[in-house]
Amino acid sequence: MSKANDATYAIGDLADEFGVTTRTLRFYEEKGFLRPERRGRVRYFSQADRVRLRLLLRGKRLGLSLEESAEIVDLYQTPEGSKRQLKVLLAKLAERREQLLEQARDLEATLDELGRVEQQCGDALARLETHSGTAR
Amino acid sequence: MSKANDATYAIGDLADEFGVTTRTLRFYEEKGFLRPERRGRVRYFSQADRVRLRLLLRGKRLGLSLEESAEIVDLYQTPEGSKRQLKVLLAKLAERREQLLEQARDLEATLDELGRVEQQCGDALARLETHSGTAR
DNA sequence: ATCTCTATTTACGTTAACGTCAACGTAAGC
DNA sequence: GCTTACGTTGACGTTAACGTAAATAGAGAT
Repeated sequence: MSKANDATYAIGDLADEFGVTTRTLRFYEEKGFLRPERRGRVRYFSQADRVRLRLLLRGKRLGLSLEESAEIVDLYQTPEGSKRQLKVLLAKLAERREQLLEQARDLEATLDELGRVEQQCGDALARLETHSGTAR
Repeated sequence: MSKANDATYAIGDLADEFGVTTRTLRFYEEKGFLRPERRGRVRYFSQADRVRLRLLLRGKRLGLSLEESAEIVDLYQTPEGSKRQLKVLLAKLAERREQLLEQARDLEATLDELGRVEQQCGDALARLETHSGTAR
């Protein structure tokens, strides 16, 4: 048996998997958002890097900047800190939650309006098809 | 009695109300996202402009680009078009809905993880406070 | 040995969404 | 008539998040 779960990923493979370019991954490393291992000059991405990347991209899809995404991801690594640290962390978490909840409200409102327009639109279409026969 | 509801807004007032700068509003006009009335060179924003702005900013909070936000807002103005137009519009609406629903899933996932971390964090804090007494 | 892939670094280019002057007009209040 | 407040049009500056091109290196296949 081999040494369990220490698979690494080449930069190209990871890029393909997540639908980003290699430039993106290098950029993320340059900015410190990812820290792939280096053998020589070549990068090797671990499972942890892969998870981090997934979370970063999820943050991006929510409209966060990379820095904000990274901050959230870092929150996940509770460093088992002191009492004060824990309280700071909890505060940050609450803040993030508030922000995300507001976003959820915005999202719901937008979906509502889309639904309304969709409804009107469907009605109008139905009227047209009823009145003027079944034009193809 | 006066002529009902034709109130307009000065650029500064509108900026203050929405927490943006006047530069932003001028930029939005320059890009065609807003079309305030002009008396001389001075801009006067109508209620419609105000609503549009609100929707644009909501789109931004969802992480959309201004162009995307504007596109969505434009969808709201169903132009009572032809059968073909209506179908195109319905398709676009469905597409937007899909995108927003994916975002909702991302949001939920993120909130879940935040919750989990919050939980752990709270537990850790509780343990600390139980074991080492009630340090201020 | 040469070709082909994938990788690397360096560095300049690009787009969106404004910020930040500068220089000026205008209406209100004193 | 002067100040103060708010408006205007350029026009250049800035930041984030990569794109793109050039020159180079190592590893495998033929």
